Amino acid sequence: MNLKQLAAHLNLSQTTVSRALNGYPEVNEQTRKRVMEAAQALNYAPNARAKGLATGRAMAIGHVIPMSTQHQMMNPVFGDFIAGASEEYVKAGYDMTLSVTGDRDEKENYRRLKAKGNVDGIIVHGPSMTDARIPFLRQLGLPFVVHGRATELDLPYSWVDMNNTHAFQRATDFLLDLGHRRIALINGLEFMDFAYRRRVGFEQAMAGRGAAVDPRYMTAGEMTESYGFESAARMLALPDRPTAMITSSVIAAIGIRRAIHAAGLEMGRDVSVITHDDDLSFLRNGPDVPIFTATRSSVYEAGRIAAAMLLAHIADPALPAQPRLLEAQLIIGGSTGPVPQDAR
Amino acid sequence: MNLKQLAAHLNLSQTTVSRALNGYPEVNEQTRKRVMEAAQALNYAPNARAKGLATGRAMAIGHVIPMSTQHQMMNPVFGDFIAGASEEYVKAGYDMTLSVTGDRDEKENYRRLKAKGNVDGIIVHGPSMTDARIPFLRQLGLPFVVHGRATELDLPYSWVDMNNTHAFQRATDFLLDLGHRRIALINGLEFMDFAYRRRVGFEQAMAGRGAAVDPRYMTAGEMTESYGFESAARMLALPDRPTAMITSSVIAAIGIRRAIHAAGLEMGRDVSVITHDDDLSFLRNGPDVPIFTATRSSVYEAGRIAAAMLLAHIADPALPAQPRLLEAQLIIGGSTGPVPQDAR
DNA sequence: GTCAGGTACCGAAGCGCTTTGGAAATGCCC
DNA sequence: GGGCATTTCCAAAGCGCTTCGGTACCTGAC
Repeated sequence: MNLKQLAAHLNLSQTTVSRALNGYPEVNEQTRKRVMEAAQALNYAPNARAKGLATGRAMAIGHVIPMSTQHQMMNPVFGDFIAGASEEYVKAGYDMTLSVTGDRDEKENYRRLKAKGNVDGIIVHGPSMTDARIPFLRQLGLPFVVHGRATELDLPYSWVDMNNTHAFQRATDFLLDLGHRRIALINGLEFMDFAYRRRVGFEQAMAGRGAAVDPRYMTAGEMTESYGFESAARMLALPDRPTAMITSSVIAAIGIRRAIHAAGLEMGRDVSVITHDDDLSFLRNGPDVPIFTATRSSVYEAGRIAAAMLLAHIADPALPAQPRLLEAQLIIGGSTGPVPQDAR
Repeated sequence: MNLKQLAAHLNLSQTTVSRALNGYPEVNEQTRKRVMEAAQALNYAPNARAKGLATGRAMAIGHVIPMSTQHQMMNPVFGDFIAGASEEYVKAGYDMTLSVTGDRDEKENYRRLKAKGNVDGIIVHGPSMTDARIPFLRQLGLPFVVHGRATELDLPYSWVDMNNTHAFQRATDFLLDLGHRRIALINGLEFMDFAYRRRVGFEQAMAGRGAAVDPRYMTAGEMTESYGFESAARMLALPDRPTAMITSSVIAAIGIRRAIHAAGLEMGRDVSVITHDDDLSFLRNGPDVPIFTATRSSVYEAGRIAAAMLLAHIADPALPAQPRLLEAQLIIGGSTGPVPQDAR
């Protein structure tokens, strides 16, 4: 069923049917109603490709998700971000296309995406500190919004990011207030912007109180359960083991908890743990009383916001680049407590 | 840069350029080379919409992922499945489009997807036992492959599924061999086909040894950490607590482990745990020695296989429906052991 | 010299839609 | 009844590509 057939069926021209369906004013309300009903009955939906060709707009947003080639790891945060974004796309009648890509040919990928013309804009995931994609996309002239930012880049572009520095500064301050001094940072890969900023927040807080930052208490790696476990286990084996740990994801925190138990210690009493919590739907940090004390910021919400921002940019290309900083909450759970007596 | 411009630039007709780029034989090798080089240099890529319109093929696959409306939960398995599928799509030059949808309007969604014509086929996720989408899609005539199956449906259709029944039967048998009799099943939602089949496997194994299935030891719910924790905590508080537990996901298993520790018990000694392990990239079950004894089947691999199957069906619509059953490995980790003396 | 068969190219139609630039019909005023 | 908006509809061009049905030229066989 296509427009031509529908028009023939209604004894109208394609023009009129098209206008009726697209809400143009110059068509009789009665005719419009008739058209709408027929379309519904014959379940006609305009061919997206033809429509796109005629209008020049694809009515689709591309998400390019980098797969870390080293570990072939898919960021678990991605699903919830997509779900949030999707909510906005559905409202606006946009589709979503995905390309999973290695870090290698990503630029070529963007160029092709634009040339092929099947997206009107894209969301950039997982920016590094000096992300080359951002200047490239600017020059390409394809609207985009970054989830995160690239610290070293001094260009105007739109992004949605959490205040990583501030969040980790607060978390560290909270631990310092509890008397902790030997605080570990079990961080994500630090060429990733979010991880870098978190380290900065951590260090600033430590420096602010004159607490020493011990390199033995700091690691950076891909945020898996076993990474959390191994990092924590190694540190707990030190003669002057840390009394508190801050980490970048609940999954790593779970590994840390395991290491603490394996060392015969108790989380929250012997060792305090704070994690960042992306509020993932399948990994809620406890239903009412949080398991982990955490800096929390919903990545679902970030997805929603990024999508809405991108759609706004597409609707009005003259809109200036727009930054959007989300503050994380610091929520207190059972994984933190005052520094143990014997470690004071 | 479009075909017309490229052709003009080369002093050739659009026809010849098109044929050169698409590998048709009736074009001089030298000309083809010249065309290819110019296309590369001017980074020309054919407009996908126009191409689709002309060929009638969208060169894209749709993934419709249901968001459980109750809990707004995104299945964590999804990311890795997509990554696997994507590998095949990239090889074949296909794109991937995503629609996140509530369970409500899903049928309408599929119809629209077909009418809009921007996919050549779709992958169906998360089938229930009597999934209405399957007969609907058959009738719609849009090629599709199901990840999982619908037990109650007696129709030919293509699917990729793991042998859930057998896997859980083996897992249960393994526990029975270790002397366990009070075995709990902390399962997924049992209208979902995979969860139903796992229960069947569990029950068959129990019945095969004359072991009683105690309803107090069985739950079904969405596989979150806290669900695992609460279910296990409740069961461990029983006077005759189970000595072993089987669960459907590593995430729930982590909650179970937490409950075991919270009860002052030790996993693998006081309580054995077996989980199903989808081999998710961000949740590896221990790098070398697995943490959990598990039935393992890579969902990444399932994604790859499902995608390849769908592409084959699109290439040759006459191909008969094809089922594909993947066997899970039973891998032994540290979470299981013989039934404790006092519980014999 | 002619003609079949190849090779290398091209013109134009058509995919299903939107949209421009009208045209016909209607209503209203004088 | 003529003039003039206004309303309601339409024909046809065009979006960028593929592909059908050629044409022009060359080669070699008879």
